[in-house]
Amino acid sequence: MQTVAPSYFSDTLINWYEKNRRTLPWRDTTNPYYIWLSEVILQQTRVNQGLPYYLKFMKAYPQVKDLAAAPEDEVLRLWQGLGYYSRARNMHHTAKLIVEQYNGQFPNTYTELLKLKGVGNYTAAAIASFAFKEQVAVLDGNVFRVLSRMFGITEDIAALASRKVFQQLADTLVPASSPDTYNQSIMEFGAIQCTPVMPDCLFCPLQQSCFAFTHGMVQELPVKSKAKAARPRFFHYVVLEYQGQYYMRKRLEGDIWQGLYDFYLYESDTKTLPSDQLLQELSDAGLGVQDLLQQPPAKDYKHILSHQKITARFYLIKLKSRLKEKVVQETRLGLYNVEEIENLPKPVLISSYLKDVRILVNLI
DNA sequence: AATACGGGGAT
DNA sequence: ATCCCAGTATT
Repeated sequence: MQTVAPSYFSDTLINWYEKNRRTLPWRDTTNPYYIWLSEVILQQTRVNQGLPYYLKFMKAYPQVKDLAAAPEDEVLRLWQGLGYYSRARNMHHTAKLIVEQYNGQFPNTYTELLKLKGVGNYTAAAIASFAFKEQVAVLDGNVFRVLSRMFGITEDIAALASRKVFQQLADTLVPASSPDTYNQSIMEFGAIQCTPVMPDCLFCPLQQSCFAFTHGMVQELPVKSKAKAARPRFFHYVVLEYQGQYYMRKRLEGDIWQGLYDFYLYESDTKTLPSDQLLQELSDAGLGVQDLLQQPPAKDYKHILSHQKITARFYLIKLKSRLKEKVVQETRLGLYNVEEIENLPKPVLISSYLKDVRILVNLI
Protein backbone atom coordinates (compact mmCIF):
# COMPACT_ATOMS: atom_id res chain seq x y z
CA MET A 1 0.00 0.00 0.00
CA GLN A 2 1.05 3.52 -0.74
CA THR A 3 2.47 5.35 2.24
CA VAL A 4 1.70 9.02 2.56
CA ALA A 5 2.02 11.11 5.69
CA PRO A 6 -1.50 11.66 7.03
CA SER A 7 -0.79 15.33 7.67
CA TYR A 8 0.39 15.81 4.09
CA PHE A 9 -2.71 14.10 2.77
CA SER A 10 -5.15 16.08 4.91
CA ASP A 11 -3.35 19.39 4.47
CA THR A 12 -3.36 18.97 0.70
CA LEU A 13 -7.04 18.11 0.61
CA ILE A 14 -8.00 21.00 2.90
CA ASN A 15 -5.94 23.39 0.83
CA TRP A 16 -7.60 22.09 -2.33
CA TYR A 17 -11.01 22.42 -0.67
CA GLU A 18 -10.58 26.06 0.29
CA LYS A 19 -9.93 26.87 -3.36
CA ASN A 20 -12.45 24.62 -5.07
CA ARG A 21 -15.40 24.14 -2.74
CA ARG A 22 -18.93 24.75 -3.91
CA THR A 23 -21.13 27.13 -1.97
CA LEU A 24 -23.87 25.02 -0.42
CA PRO A 25 -26.51 26.08 2.10
CA TRP A 26 -25.74 23.38 4.68
CA ARG A 27 -22.10 24.32 4.87
CA ASP A 28 -20.78 26.81 7.38
CA THR A 29 -23.30 25.86 10.00
CA THR A 30 -22.79 23.86 13.18
CA ASN A 31 -26.50 23.46 13.82
CA PRO A 32 -26.94 19.69 14.07
CA TYR A 33 -30.55 19.88 12.86
CA TYR A 34 -29.55 21.52 9.59
CA ILE A 35 -26.63 19.14 9.15
CA TRP A 36 -28.75 16.10 9.92
CA LEU A 37 -31.46 17.23 7.49
CA SER A 38 -28.96 17.78 4.70
CA GLU A 39 -27.15 14.50 5.31
CA VAL A 40 -30.32 12.40 5.29
CA ILE A 41 -31.44 14.07 2.07
CA LEU A 42 -28.05 13.48 0.48
CA GLN A 43 -27.87 9.77 1.28
CA GLN A 44 -27.55 8.09 -2.13
CA THR A 45 -28.58 11.37 -3.72
CA ARG A 46 -26.60 13.86 -5.76
CA VAL A 47 -26.22 17.38 -4.47
CA ASN A 48 -28.10 18.87 -7.42
CA GLN A 49 -31.04 16.58 -6.86
CA GLY A 50 -31.17 17.08 -3.09
CA LEU A 51 -30.65 20.82 -2.97
CA PRO A 52 -34.23 21.95 -3.78
CA TYR A 53 -35.56 19.46 -1.25
CA TYR A 54 -33.27 20.82 1.46
CA LEU A 55 -34.54 24.33 0.79
CA LYS A 56 -38.16 23.13 0.88
CA PHE A 57 -37.69 21.32 4.18
CA MET A 58 -35.82 24.24 5.75
CA LYS A 59 -38.65 26.55 4.82
CA ALA A 60 -41.42 24.19 5.93
CA TYR A 61 -39.67 23.05 9.10
CA PRO A 62 -37.17 25.65 10.34
CA GLN A 63 -36.69 23.80 13.62
CA VAL A 64 -36.78 20.14 14.58
CA LYS A 65 -39.96 20.74 16.57
CA ASP A 66 -41.68 21.88 13.37
CA LEU A 67 -40.76 18.64 11.62
CA ALA A 68 -41.82 16.64 14.67
CA ALA A 69 -45.22 18.32 14.69
CA ALA A 70 -45.93 17.68 11.00
CA PRO A 71 -48.25 14.89 9.78
CA GLU A 72 -46.44 12.02 8.07
CA ASP A 73 -48.37 12.49 4.83
CA GLU A 74 -47.11 16.05 4.64
CA VAL A 75 -43.49 15.02 5.24
CA LEU A 76 -43.74 12.32 2.59
CA ARG A 77 -45.39 14.77 0.20
CA LEU A 78 -42.44 17.13 0.55
CA TRP A 79 -40.10 14.18 0.05
CA GLN A 80 -41.99 13.06 -3.07
CA GLY A 81 -39.61 12.38 -5.94
CA LEU A 82 -36.49 11.93 -3.82
CA GLY A 83 -36.89 8.18 -3.41
CA TYR A 84 -35.89 5.86 -0.58
CA TYR A 85 -38.92 7.02 1.38
CA SER A 86 -37.87 5.24 4.56
CA ARG A 87 -35.43 8.13 4.92
CA ALA A 88 -38.34 10.52 5.34
CA ARG A 89 -40.25 8.18 7.65
CA ASN A 90 -37.19 7.56 9.81
CA MET A 91 -36.32 11.24 9.85
CA HIS A 92 -39.84 12.10 11.00
CA HIS A 93 -39.67 9.42 13.67
CA THR A 94 -36.31 10.72 14.89
CA ALA A 95 -37.51 14.33 14.93
CA LYS A 96 -40.33 13.33 17.29
CA LEU A 97 -37.87 11.39 19.45
CA ILE A 98 -35.50 14.37 19.64
CA VAL A 99 -38.32 16.62 20.79
CA GLU A 100 -39.89 14.17 23.22
CA GLN A 101 -36.89 12.34 24.67
CA TYR A 102 -33.95 14.65 24.06
CA ASN A 103 -35.58 17.95 24.96
CA GLY A 104 -35.10 19.15 21.40
CA GLN A 105 -31.30 18.77 21.58
CA PHE A 106 -29.40 16.42 19.30
CA PRO A 107 -27.01 13.99 20.98
CA ASN A 108 -23.46 15.27 20.51
CA THR A 109 -21.34 12.15 20.08
CA TYR A 110 -20.89 9.67 17.25
CA THR A 111 -21.94 6.78 19.46
CA GLU A 112 -25.14 8.44 20.63
CA LEU A 113 -26.04 9.72 17.17
CA LEU A 114 -25.68 6.21 15.79
CA LYS A 115 -28.61 5.10 17.92
CA LEU A 116 -31.03 7.33 16.03
CA LYS A 117 -33.23 5.72 13.39
CA GLY A 118 -32.01 6.56 9.91
CA VAL A 119 -28.59 7.60 11.20
CA GLY A 120 -25.91 5.10 10.20
CA ASN A 121 -22.13 5.18 10.25
CA TYR A 122 -21.83 7.84 7.62
CA THR A 123 -24.45 10.25 8.94
CA ALA A 124 -23.35 9.85 12.55
CA ALA A 125 -19.77 10.66 11.56
CA ALA A 126 -20.90 13.61 9.46
CA ILE A 127 -22.97 15.18 12.24
CA ALA A 128 -20.40 14.39 14.95
CA SER A 129 -17.58 15.98 12.98
CA PHE A 130 -19.41 18.89 11.34
CA ALA A 131 -21.46 19.96 14.35
CA PHE A 132 -19.29 18.82 17.27
CA LYS A 133 -15.77 18.55 15.82
CA GLU A 134 -15.43 14.93 16.85
CA GLN A 135 -12.43 13.20 15.28
CA VAL A 136 -14.29 10.54 13.28
CA ALA A 137 -13.94 9.75 9.59
CA VAL A 138 -16.87 9.87 7.21
CA LEU A 139 -16.98 7.00 4.75
CA ASP A 140 -19.20 7.54 1.72
CA GLY A 141 -18.92 6.66 -1.95
CA ASN A 142 -16.53 9.54 -2.54
CA VAL A 143 -14.21 8.56 0.29
CA PHE A 144 -14.14 4.91 -0.80
CA ARG A 145 -13.05 5.99 -4.26
CA VAL A 146 -10.43 8.50 -3.15
CA LEU A 147 -8.85 6.14 -0.63
CA SER A 148 -8.95 3.21 -3.02
CA ARG A 149 -7.07 5.13 -5.69
CA MET A 150 -4.77 7.06 -3.42
CA PHE A 151 -3.62 4.06 -1.38
CA GLY A 152 -4.17 1.30 -3.92
CA ILE A 153 -6.80 -0.59 -1.98
CA THR A 154 -8.35 -3.35 -4.06
CA GLU A 155 -11.09 -4.54 -1.72
CA ASP A 156 -14.52 -4.60 -3.30
CA ILE A 157 -16.20 -1.39 -2.15
CA ALA A 158 -19.62 -2.94 -2.76
CA ALA A 159 -18.92 -5.57 -0.11
CA LEU A 160 -19.79 -4.59 3.42
CA ALA A 161 -16.89 -6.63 4.73
CA SER A 162 -14.32 -4.37 3.12
CA ARG A 163 -15.74 -1.48 5.05
CA LYS A 164 -13.47 -2.03 8.04
CA VAL A 165 -10.35 -1.95 5.88
CA PHE A 166 -11.32 1.49 4.64
CA GLN A 167 -12.58 2.66 8.03
CA GLN A 168 -9.32 1.71 9.69
CA LEU A 169 -7.33 3.65 7.13
CA ALA A 170 -9.75 6.58 7.10
CA ASP A 171 -9.56 6.95 10.86
CA THR A 172 -5.77 7.43 10.71
CA LEU A 173 -6.17 10.32 8.26
CA VAL A 174 -8.57 12.59 10.16
CA PRO A 175 -6.67 15.48 11.73
CA ALA A 176 -7.63 16.29 15.32
CA SER A 177 -7.45 20.00 14.59
CA SER A 178 -10.11 20.12 11.85
CA PRO A 179 -12.03 16.89 11.41
CA ASP A 180 -14.99 18.87 10.05
CA THR A 181 -13.14 20.62 7.25
CA TYR A 182 -11.14 17.53 6.42
CA ASN A 183 -14.25 15.37 6.06
CA GLN A 184 -15.87 17.99 3.86
CA SER A 185 -12.66 18.19 1.84
CA ILE A 186 -12.27 14.55 0.98
CA MET A 187 -15.92 14.20 -0.04
CA GLU A 188 -15.82 17.35 -2.16
CA PHE A 189 -12.56 16.17 -3.69
CA GLY A 190 -14.20 12.88 -4.65
CA ALA A 191 -17.22 14.67 -6.08
CA ILE A 192 -15.32 17.22 -8.16
CA GLN A 193 -11.74 16.11 -8.78
CA CYS A 194 -11.40 12.37 -8.18
CA THR A 195 -14.63 11.55 -10.04
CA PRO A 196 -15.79 8.01 -10.95
CA VAL A 197 -15.12 8.53 -14.66
CA MET A 198 -12.59 10.88 -16.17
CA PRO A 199 -11.00 12.07 -12.93
CA ASP A 200 -8.97 15.24 -13.36
CA CYS A 201 -5.61 13.63 -12.62
CA LEU A 202 -3.74 16.16 -14.74
CA PHE A 203 -4.41 18.94 -12.28
CA CYS A 204 -4.58 16.81 -9.14
CA PRO A 205 -2.55 18.05 -6.18
CA LEU A 206 -2.03 14.46 -5.03
CA GLN A 207 -1.01 13.15 -8.45
CA GLN A 208 2.55 12.15 -7.55
CA SER A 209 1.62 10.41 -4.32
CA CYS A 210 -1.42 8.63 -5.74
CA PHE A 211 -1.02 4.86 -6.10
CA ALA A 212 -3.55 4.57 -8.90
CA PHE A 213 -1.98 7.35 -10.93
CA THR A 214 1.62 6.27 -10.49
CA HIS A 215 0.69 2.66 -11.29
CA GLY A 216 -1.64 3.44 -14.19
CA MET A 217 -4.60 1.98 -12.35
CA VAL A 218 -6.96 4.92 -12.20
CA GLN A 219 -9.42 3.11 -14.45
CA GLU A 220 -9.27 -0.05 -12.37
CA LEU A 221 -9.84 1.52 -8.98
CA PRO A 222 -11.96 1.34 -7.02
CA VAL A 223 -12.96 -2.28 -7.48
CA LYS A 224 -16.71 -2.63 -7.30
CA SER A 225 -18.76 -5.73 -7.98
CA LYS A 226 -21.79 -5.35 -10.20
CA ALA A 227 -25.27 -5.09 -8.83
CA LYS A 228 -27.69 -7.83 -9.77
CA ALA A 229 -30.14 -7.15 -12.56
CA ALA A 230 -33.34 -5.33 -11.77
CA ARG A 231 -36.39 -7.51 -11.21
CA PRO A 232 -39.09 -7.04 -13.85
CA ARG A 233 -42.58 -6.31 -12.51
CA PHE A 234 -45.87 -5.73 -14.30
CA PHE A 235 -48.44 -3.44 -12.72
CA HIS A 236 -52.05 -3.02 -13.79
CA TYR A 237 -53.55 0.02 -12.13
CA VAL A 238 -57.31 0.28 -12.03
CA VAL A 239 -58.20 3.95 -11.70
CA LEU A 240 -61.70 4.10 -10.26
CA GLU A 241 -63.37 7.45 -10.81
CA TYR A 242 -66.65 8.63 -9.39
CA GLN A 243 -67.94 12.09 -10.23
CA GLY A 244 -64.52 13.66 -10.66
CA GLN A 245 -63.07 11.95 -7.60
CA TYR A 246 -60.70 9.01 -7.53
CA TYR A 247 -60.21 5.99 -5.31
CA MET A 248 -56.68 5.73 -3.96
CA ARG A 249 -54.95 3.96 -1.10
CA LYS A 250 -51.91 4.16 1.05
CA ARG A 251 -49.26 1.55 0.34
CA LEU A 252 -48.30 -0.79 3.14
CA GLU A 253 -45.07 -2.11 4.57
CA GLY A 254 -43.20 -4.83 2.72
CA ASP A 255 -42.83 -3.37 -0.77
CA ILE A 256 -41.67 -0.22 -2.50
CA TRP A 257 -43.28 3.14 -1.78
CA GLN A 258 -44.45 2.42 1.75
CA GLY A 259 -46.67 5.25 2.95
CA LEU A 260 -47.30 6.65 -0.53
CA TYR A 261 -50.67 6.55 -2.29
CA ASP A 262 -51.56 4.77 -5.51
CA PHE A 263 -54.57 3.11 -7.14
CA TYR A 264 -56.06 -0.33 -6.98
CA LEU A 265 -53.23 -2.53 -8.19
CA TYR A 266 -53.17 -5.92 -9.82
CA GLU A 267 -49.73 -7.35 -10.45
CA SER A 268 -49.03 -10.04 -13.01
CA ASP A 269 -46.00 -12.10 -13.99
CA THR A 270 -46.24 -11.04 -17.61
CA LYS A 271 -46.72 -7.77 -19.39
CA THR A 272 -49.98 -8.70 -21.01
CA LEU A 273 -52.69 -10.61 -19.25
CA PRO A 274 -56.07 -11.73 -20.50
CA SER A 275 -58.49 -8.92 -19.74
CA ASP A 276 -60.95 -11.46 -18.33
CA GLN A 277 -58.32 -12.37 -15.75
CA LEU A 278 -58.20 -8.82 -14.49
CA LEU A 279 -61.99 -8.57 -14.65
CA GLN A 280 -62.23 -11.72 -12.54
CA GLU A 281 -59.77 -10.29 -10.04
CA LEU A 282 -61.81 -7.11 -9.82
CA SER A 283 -65.00 -9.08 -9.44
CA ASP A 284 -63.45 -11.09 -6.62
CA ALA A 285 -62.49 -7.84 -4.91
CA GLY A 286 -66.08 -6.66 -5.13
CA LEU A 287 -65.27 -4.17 -7.85
CA GLY A 288 -67.79 -5.34 -10.37
CA VAL A 289 -67.14 -3.52 -13.61
CA GLN A 290 -68.46 -4.53 -16.98
CA ASP A 291 -65.74 -3.09 -19.14
CA LEU A 292 -62.09 -2.60 -18.59
CA LEU A 293 -61.22 0.44 -20.59
CA GLN A 294 -57.66 1.52 -21.16
CA GLN A 295 -58.27 5.19 -21.79
CA PRO A 296 -55.69 7.40 -23.45
CA PRO A 297 -52.83 7.46 -22.85
CA ALA A 298 -53.15 3.71 -23.39
CA LYS A 299 -49.47 3.03 -23.18
CA ASP A 300 -46.92 1.19 -21.14
CA TYR A 301 -45.28 3.26 -18.45
CA LYS A 302 -41.70 2.18 -17.87
CA HIS A 303 -40.51 3.03 -14.42
CA ILE A 304 -36.92 2.12 -13.66
CA LEU A 305 -35.69 1.72 -10.12
CA SER A 306 -32.22 0.51 -9.23
CA HIS A 307 -33.61 -2.87 -8.21
CA GLN A 308 -36.88 -3.15 -10.14
CA LYS A 309 -38.01 -2.52 -13.69
CA ILE A 310 -41.71 -1.76 -13.62
CA THR A 311 -44.03 -1.79 -16.60
CA ALA A 312 -47.37 -0.25 -15.70
CA ARG A 313 -50.70 0.07 -17.45
CA PHE A 314 -53.58 2.21 -16.26
CA TYR A 315 -57.25 1.37 -16.77
CA LEU A 316 -59.70 4.17 -16.12
CA ILE A 317 -63.12 3.08 -14.91
CA LYS A 318 -65.96 5.54 -14.51
CA LEU A 319 -68.21 4.30 -11.74
CA LYS A 320 -71.94 4.95 -11.75
CA SER A 321 -72.11 4.71 -7.98
CA ARG A 322 -69.77 4.77 -5.00
CA LEU A 323 -68.13 1.56 -3.91
CA LYS A 324 -69.97 -0.34 -1.22
CA GLU A 325 -68.73 0.26 2.29
CA LYS A 326 -67.70 -3.36 2.67
CA VAL A 327 -65.58 -3.14 -0.48
CA VAL A 328 -64.02 0.10 0.70
CA GLN A 329 -63.05 -1.58 3.97
CA GLU A 330 -61.58 -4.63 2.31
CA THR A 331 -59.66 -2.84 -0.39
CA ARG A 332 -58.67 0.11 1.87
CA LEU A 333 -59.57 2.45 -0.98
CA GLY A 334 -60.59 6.02 -0.22
CA LEU A 335 -62.29 8.57 -2.46
CA TYR A 336 -60.29 11.77 -2.98
CA ASN A 337 -60.98 14.91 -4.96
CA VAL A 338 -58.32 16.46 -7.16
CA GLU A 339 -57.13 18.96 -4.57
CA GLU A 340 -56.72 16.19 -2.01
CA ILE A 341 -54.86 14.04 -4.53
CA GLU A 342 -52.47 16.90 -5.21
CA ASN A 343 -51.58 16.92 -1.54
CA LEU A 344 -51.14 13.15 -1.15
CA PRO A 345 -47.62 11.75 -1.34
CA LYS A 346 -47.43 9.70 -4.53
CA PRO A 347 -44.81 7.66 -6.38
CA VAL A 348 -43.39 9.48 -9.41
CA LEU A 349 -45.03 6.85 -11.61
CA ILE A 350 -48.47 7.83 -10.30
CA SER A 351 -47.72 11.54 -10.57
CA SER A 352 -46.64 11.06 -14.17
CA TYR A 353 -49.88 9.32 -15.04
CA LEU A 354 -52.01 11.94 -13.28
CA LYS A 355 -50.23 14.64 -15.22
CA ASP A 356 -50.56 12.81 -18.55
CA VAL A 357 -54.32 12.50 -18.15
CA ARG A 358 -54.51 16.06 -16.86
CA ILE A 359 -55.95 15.18 -13.51
CA LEU A 360 -53.00 17.04 -12.03
CA VAL A 361 -51.07 19.87 -13.62
CA ASN A 362 -47.72 19.71 -11.91
CA LEU A 363 -45.38 16.76 -11.87
CA ILE A 364 -43.91 17.16 -8.40
C1' DA B 1 -22.94 -11.62 3.54
C1' DA B 2 -26.86 -10.33 0.68
C1' DT B 3 -30.68 -7.86 -0.33
C1' DA B 4 -34.27 -4.25 -0.37
C1' DC B 5 -35.04 0.32 -0.94
C1' DG B 6 -36.08 5.57 -5.71
C1' DG B 7 -35.16 8.47 -8.81
C1' DG B 8 -32.35 11.22 -11.73
C1' DG B 9 -28.37 12.52 -14.42
C1' DA B 10 -24.03 11.60 -16.90
C1' DT B 11 -21.78 8.85 -20.31
C1' DA C 1 -27.73 0.39 -21.38
C1' DT C 2 -24.73 1.20 -17.36
C1' DC C 3 -22.96 3.49 -13.50
C1' DC C 4 -23.24 6.29 -9.55
C1' DC C 5 -24.95 9.17 -6.08
C1' DA C 6 -22.65 12.80 1.26
C1' DG C 7 -26.32 5.04 2.92
C1' DT C 8 -29.41 2.46 6.16
C1' DA C 9 -32.09 -1.37 7.81
C1' DT C 10 -33.19 -5.96 7.57
C1' DT C 11 -32.56 -10.78 6.80
